[in-house]
Amino acid sequence: MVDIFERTGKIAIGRRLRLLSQQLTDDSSKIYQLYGIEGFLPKWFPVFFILHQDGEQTITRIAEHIGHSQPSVTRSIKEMAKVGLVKDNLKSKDKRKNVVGLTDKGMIISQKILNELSSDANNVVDLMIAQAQHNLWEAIKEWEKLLEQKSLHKRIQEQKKQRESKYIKIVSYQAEYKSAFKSLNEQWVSTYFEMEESDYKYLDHPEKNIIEKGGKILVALYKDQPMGVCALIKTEDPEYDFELIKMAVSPEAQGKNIGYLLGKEIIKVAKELGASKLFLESNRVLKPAVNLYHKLGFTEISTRPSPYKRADIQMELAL
Amino acid sequence: MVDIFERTGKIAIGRRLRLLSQQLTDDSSKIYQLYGIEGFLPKWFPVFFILHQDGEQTITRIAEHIGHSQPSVTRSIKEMAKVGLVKDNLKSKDKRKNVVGLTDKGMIISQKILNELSSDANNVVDLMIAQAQHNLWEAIKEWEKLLEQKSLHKRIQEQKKQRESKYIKIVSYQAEYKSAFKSLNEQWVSTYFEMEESDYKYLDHPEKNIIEKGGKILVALYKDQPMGVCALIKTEDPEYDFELIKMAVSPEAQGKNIGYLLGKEIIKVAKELGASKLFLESNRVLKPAVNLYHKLGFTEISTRPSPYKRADIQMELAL
DNA sequence: AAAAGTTATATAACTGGTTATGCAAAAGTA
DNA sequence: TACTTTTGCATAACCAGTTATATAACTTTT
Repeated sequence: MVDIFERTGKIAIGRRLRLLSQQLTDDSSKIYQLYGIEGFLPKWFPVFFILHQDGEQTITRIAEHIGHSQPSVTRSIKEMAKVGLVKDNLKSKDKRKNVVGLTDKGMIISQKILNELSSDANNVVDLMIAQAQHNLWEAIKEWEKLLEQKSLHKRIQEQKKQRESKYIKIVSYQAEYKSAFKSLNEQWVSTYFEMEESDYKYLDHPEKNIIEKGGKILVALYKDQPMGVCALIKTEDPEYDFELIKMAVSPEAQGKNIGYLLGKEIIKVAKELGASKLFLESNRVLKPAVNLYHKLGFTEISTRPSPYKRADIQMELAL
Repeated sequence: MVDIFERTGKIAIGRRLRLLSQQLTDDSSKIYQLYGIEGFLPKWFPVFFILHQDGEQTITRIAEHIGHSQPSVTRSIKEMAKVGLVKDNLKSKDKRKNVVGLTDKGMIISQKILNELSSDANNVVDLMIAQAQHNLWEAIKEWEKLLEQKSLHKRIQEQKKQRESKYIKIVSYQAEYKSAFKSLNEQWVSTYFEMEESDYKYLDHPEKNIIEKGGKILVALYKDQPMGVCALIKTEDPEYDFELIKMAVSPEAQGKNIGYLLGKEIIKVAKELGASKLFLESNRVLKPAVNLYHKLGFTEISTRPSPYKRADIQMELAL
C-alpha cells in the first residue's frame, strides 16, 4: 500500500505528506483520552492554545494567529462554547467584535494539556526525530522556506522550460521556412489588428526585402517544426542600425521561452553585424510581447512617425 | 503565521505536515494547466496512474493499490467517466465487479502526464531535496516505518508513564496508611464481589495479621498520596514461602504503571526474605490484574482449595 | 437446493477544513 | 451630517477525503 509512492515517484510527495499527517492526527483523540481529557476535540487545540497564551481576543485575531480561516475559528468557538470551555460575546465597545476567552473549566483543561500532554508529545516527537536519520521537523521548516521563496508551480514551470529548450533550435532563414514566416505573423496580426501593406512587403518577399537588403531572419524550431520567427532590417534612420520586426511565436508553443531565445539570438547577430543600437515598434495591447522586449533590455522611447497604424510604443536597445 | 508552530512546539507536527501538504497540492491544478491538460482533477492522479501501469481492474483493486477507501475510488471513477477519460462496467463474468479501464483519450493524457509532468515534478522535488539540509522524502519514509513499529498513541502512553513514575514512591507500611490499605481494597472488591471474612481479617488488623506474622505490606505513593497497596503473607503450604495478597490500585491512578512497580518491589522484598516460590489467587474477571501477574512472571497452576469464594485462578512464581 | 456467509459496489452521512457572500457596525470623507 | 468604504462575523456551500450501511451477486455449508 505504501509502495504506491515508490512507484509514482516524488510527484506524489504532497499526498504522502497528507497521509502521514493523517496518521498522526488520527491518534490524537485517543491521546487526549489518555490524559482524562473528555469531550475535547483535538482540532480545537490551536484555538485553545492561543486563548491560553494570549488571553481574550476576537475571532479574526485568533484566525490570523493560528493561520486558519475565520469561519473555521467561528465554528470551533461555537463548539467549544457549547461544552463550556469558552465564553464568547464578552463586553466590547465595538459591537462587531466577538471577544472570546477561556472559562474556568477551560483554564483547568488547558493547564493539563499544556503541562502534561504537550510536554509528553514534545518529548516523543523529539525522540522519534532522534531515532530517524533525517530530521522531519527541520526538513518541513526548510520546505516551508523554499516554497515561500518560489512556489512549486514556478519551479515546475522553469523545469519544463529547461527540458523543452533542448528541443528548441534557432536557425537562419531558408526557403523552406517562407510559408511559416508568413503564417506565424499573419496569425497574430490578424487576431489583434488588420494586415497592412508593410506587412505584405516583408512577409511575401522576405529574401528580396529583408535578406538582400542586409537584414537577417531567424527561425525557432521546436522538435524540428518552425514555431517562431523574427527579423532584423536595416533602418534609414541614422540613429539606429537595425530595426527588429516580425517577431512571432505560435500560440501552441507559448510558454517554452521561444520568444526570449529568438530575441537573445537576434541581438547577438546584430552585434556581429556591427550594430550599436536597435529599434522596434509594438503595441501596448500585446503585453507579453512588450514584457519580453523589456526582459531583453529594450527601453521605451518617445514616439516617432511609424509606417504601421498599429504601433503605439517604440523601444530601443543600446548594444 | 508560521511561527504558531514554534510557539506550540512539536505537538503540532501533524498540523504542520497537513499545511505543507496542502500548499503542495494547492498548486497542482495550475501545474496540470501548464501542460495543457484541461479538465483533469489532480486528485485523480493515483487512480489514473494505476490504470495506466497495471491496466484494467476493479474498483476495490484500485482502492487497495493506492491506499484510498473504496467509495473514494468509486467517486473518482464516476467523475473520470463523465469526462471520457475512463470506461467502466467493462465485461466481466462476476456481475458484482465493475472493471474499469482507460479510454483512448485517457491513454493520450496519461502519456503526457507520465512522460512530461511526472518527470519534471520528480526533478523539481529532487532539486528541492538537494537544496535542503534535511531530506524530507527520506524523513517521511522513516516516520512511516517508525509509526508502523509503534503508534504515536503508544509512544505517548509510555512517555507519560515514565514521567509519572518520577512521582511514584514505593514505601513500607506505616500506621498512617492503615485506612488507605483498607479502602483501596474495599473499593475494588465490592465493585466486583462481596467482602468476605478473610478480607476483614487482613484489612482491619494488618499489623497483627500480616506484619507481626512475618509478612510485609508495601504502599505506592503518587505525589505523596497512597494510591496502591499490596501485601505478602507467610503461607502454611510448605510448597510456597509467601502468598501475594491485597493488591489494589486506585482507579484514579490507573495507567501509571503503579501495579507493576508494586509487584516488582514486592518480589524483590520476597527474595530478600529468602523466598524461593510465591503464590497468589485471583479471578479471571479481573483481566488487567491477571495480565499484570503474567507480566510479573507468574504462571497459572491447577486450582487448589481457597479461603476465598471469588478465587478462580491461582498462580505461582519461582524466584 | 436452501440457508448462511462473503464480496463488490453504491450511496449516505460525516469531518475538518476551505472560499464566497451578505449584513451590520464602525470609520473615513465630502 | 450624510455617503462611502472598511471591518468583523456568521452563514452557506463546497472539497477531498472518510466511515457506516444497504443491496445485489457470488460462494460455501448444511
